[in-house]
This record gives sequence, structure tokens and C-alpha cells, in this order.
Amino acid sequence: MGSRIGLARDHLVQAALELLEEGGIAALSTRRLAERLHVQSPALYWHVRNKDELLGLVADAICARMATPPSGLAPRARLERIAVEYRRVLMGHRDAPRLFAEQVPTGPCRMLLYEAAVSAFRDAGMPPGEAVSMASFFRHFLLGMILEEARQAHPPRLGAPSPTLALGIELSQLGDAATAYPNLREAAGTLAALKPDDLFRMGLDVLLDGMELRFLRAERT
Amino acid sequence: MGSRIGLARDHLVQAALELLEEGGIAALSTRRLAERLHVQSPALYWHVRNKDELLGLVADAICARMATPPSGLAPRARLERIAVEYRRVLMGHRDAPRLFAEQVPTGPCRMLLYEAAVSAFRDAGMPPGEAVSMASFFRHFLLGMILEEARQAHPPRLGAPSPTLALGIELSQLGDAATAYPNLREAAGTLAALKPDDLFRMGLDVLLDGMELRFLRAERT
DNA sequence: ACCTGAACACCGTTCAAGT
DNA sequence: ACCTGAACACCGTTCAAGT
Repeated sequence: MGSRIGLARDHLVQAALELLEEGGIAALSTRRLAERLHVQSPALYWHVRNKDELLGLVADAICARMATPPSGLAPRARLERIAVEYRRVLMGHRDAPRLFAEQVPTGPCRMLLYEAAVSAFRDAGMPPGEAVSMASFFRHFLLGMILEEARQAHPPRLGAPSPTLALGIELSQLGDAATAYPNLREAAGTLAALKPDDLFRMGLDVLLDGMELRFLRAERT
Repeated sequence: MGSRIGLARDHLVQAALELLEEGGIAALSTRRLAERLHVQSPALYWHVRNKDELLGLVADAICARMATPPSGLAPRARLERIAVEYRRVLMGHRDAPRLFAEQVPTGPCRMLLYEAAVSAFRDAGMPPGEAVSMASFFRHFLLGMILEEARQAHPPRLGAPSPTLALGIELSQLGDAATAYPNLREAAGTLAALKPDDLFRMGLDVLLDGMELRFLRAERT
């Protein structure tokens, strides 16, 4: 019956979340998950179609930890709350940014979040199709920033968490080839001073400003 | 000697590119690559540290197909040219968007492209650190749009390339649960009418408008 | 309804040994 | 300098069979 199956699936997802937290996305294999549940790995396939569906469920479970924005807020404020919450939760779970970027948001919770973003753009006066497009841009932009921040915070090789590691590029390892990239070289020093919070705020403002501007222009016609 | 090794590596990368084109990123395994080169798979590890380095080289080889923007253009026009070229080339190679999104841009060609973007922001009057941040936002935003467009164009299950497939979400499979997502539902029809070219242009304009606005504001102080 | 056993068809990588 | 042979430690998934 439906309730039993739901419980078993939740159990599965819970164990998968633990695996993710402990060893990252690479450690989240069907075989390891089965082992943790004291079961043979083929047993998983009764509860879940395949690994992809499992990852989707895990992503949705993480998404469930995000607070939905108060409905009284203005559209832009609502989008900002969504953004901050998105970042807070994703940065709080190991490899969650990668999981969200790789996985298409089909789960109910992620869809609801998407719907909330679209509704904000609709309330700002945009037509339906445009609102969905904007929500898509918004989502990808947030994921990009958060993915980058996560890479910075948890460098793959943690032997040297070099402070000059910047925005996806190891500026320190440029070496003598740095002459080919004068502008990157020039920024190497100042980049370490930028705080992640400020960077996120800056990107968010830039994008929302651009979106607002477009809306104002459309309104004037 | 260096030249020999360079040739062998190029040979490797060339074969990897073919594999990618034929079967996508999933088909690009070290063992298949070795087979194509009529060699045992451990042989690859003399030419390349590991698979990650190989993927980085493949990405850089794809990047090499992009034209660098004419240096005479104004900053914004240069960024637009970069964006259009980025999209053109990535959409032209199977799974290239995914490859670029997953792989940190460490190759010389990708670094040069990054450098070009940073230089445009510098020429627009931004300080070094901010220019690099903007280039990072710019890159991630482009990748997001292109990734989405690629998902639309080459749906994973090509059994039903349903026209209502939209922005990462199968609107058609909402079914009766659609009542929970009224705004998504509302947009389902109009989304199919949006042309990819226009969508890309719109997103690009929105972001660059936002960036321009920020710069104008900073200039006034 | 839920799980096991056995198997299939793969992976990336290492390392001593060959030439 | 460049490659092979053999091995290690894994993968996701299927399918008949058990209970």
C-alpha cells in the first residue's frame, strides 16, 4: 500500500542524505547505500526506478529545509529571500550545489520553489512566459554563484587552500604564464579581500536590477 | 622531448573529441578511448595525469574553436560577441555545455577567454576584483542559459520531444498536480512560442543591463 | 510485497614488467 | 620513452528465484 512504500522511500532518502554528508556526491553509490541499509543493492530497485530518481528525491529532501518567503513581501524582496534561503541551505549540505545543478528540478518541493519565483515575477507585472524564463535565469544564476562559492570554500585538493584561489581559477598556479593574463594577475591580490556574503549580494543586486530595468521599460510602452 | 609528447596528447584529445561527439559525455571513458587508439587503457596515463586532466584538455580544444572578439569594439559589444560565440560553439558540440559547466576553466584557451571578459569589464571602468567577479557571474550565467537550451534541444528521453517541455521542467507531466503550480501551468502554452535565440538575447540583455547600471551608479559617486 | 543470488557489462587507476 | 599484463577496487542494473 502507498503509505508503506512512502515510509521505505523516506528511509532510503534519509540514508542517502547521510552518505552525501559524510563522503560527498562521489560516496553516494547505490551499493554503498544498500550496505548502509543492510540490504543487497538490487533491493533498492523495488523502491526507486534508478539512481537518478534517488538523486532527485535527495535534492527535494534538501529543498524541503528551505523556508518559503512570507507572502506579504513585495516581489523583489521575495526573490531576495528565496535567494538567501537557497544559498543558506545549499551551502549547509555537502555537495548540495552540485547535486542541484546536475539534477533537473522535478521534485514537488523544488517545483514549488520554482513556482514561488515565477509568481514573484508575475506579480511584478511580467507576462507568463517571460516570468518563467526569468525564474529560469534566476535559478541558474544563483546556482552558478553558489557552485563557485562552494568550490572556493571546499577546494578539491585541500592540501593547499591557497588564499589566491579565485573564482574557479588557481591564480597562484599561473606562474610565469601570468603575462598572458594581465587582468587576472592584477586582480589576484584584491580578490582574497572580497567576502562571500558581499559577493553574493552584489551578484544578486546586479541581476535583479537588470530584471527590474527590463520590466520598467516594458511598462512604459 | 616536449614536441613528441605534445603530438601524442593532441592525438588523445582528438580521439576523445570524436568519442564525445558520437556518444556524449557518458561514452567518453578512458577504456573506450584506449580502445579507439588501439592501446591498453593504462597507456593513457603516461600522457595524462588522470581523466579529469583529459576532460580539461578536451574542453580547451573546444574552446579553441571560438573566435576572439575584435579588440576595437566597446566593452559591452565585446561581451556580447563573447557570449554569442560561446553559445554558438557549445551548442555545436555534443554535451559541451555540460563539460564546460563541470570542468573548472584551467586550460590556456579558456583562461584567455576569461581574461578577455575581465578586460572588457576593466575597460568599462570597474576595479580589478570587481571585474573578475563580474566575469565569473557572466560565465556562470551564460553556462546556465546554454545548459538549459541544450537540455531543451536534446531531451534525455528522446521518445517524446514534447513541445511543452520547458526550462528544465516537464510541464506536460504535471498532470492533476498542476493546481499546486498555477503560474507554471499558466505559462505552459506560451513557452513553446519563445525562440531560443530570443531567449538568449533577452537573458544577455538583462544581465548586461544590470552590470551597466551598477557601473553607472559607481561612477556617479 | 519485498528481498536475495548470481550475473552482466562496465568503470578509473596502480604498478611491475617489458621493449 | 612509451606501452602491456595483471590486478584492485569499485560501479548501475537486470532478472529469475525465494519468502
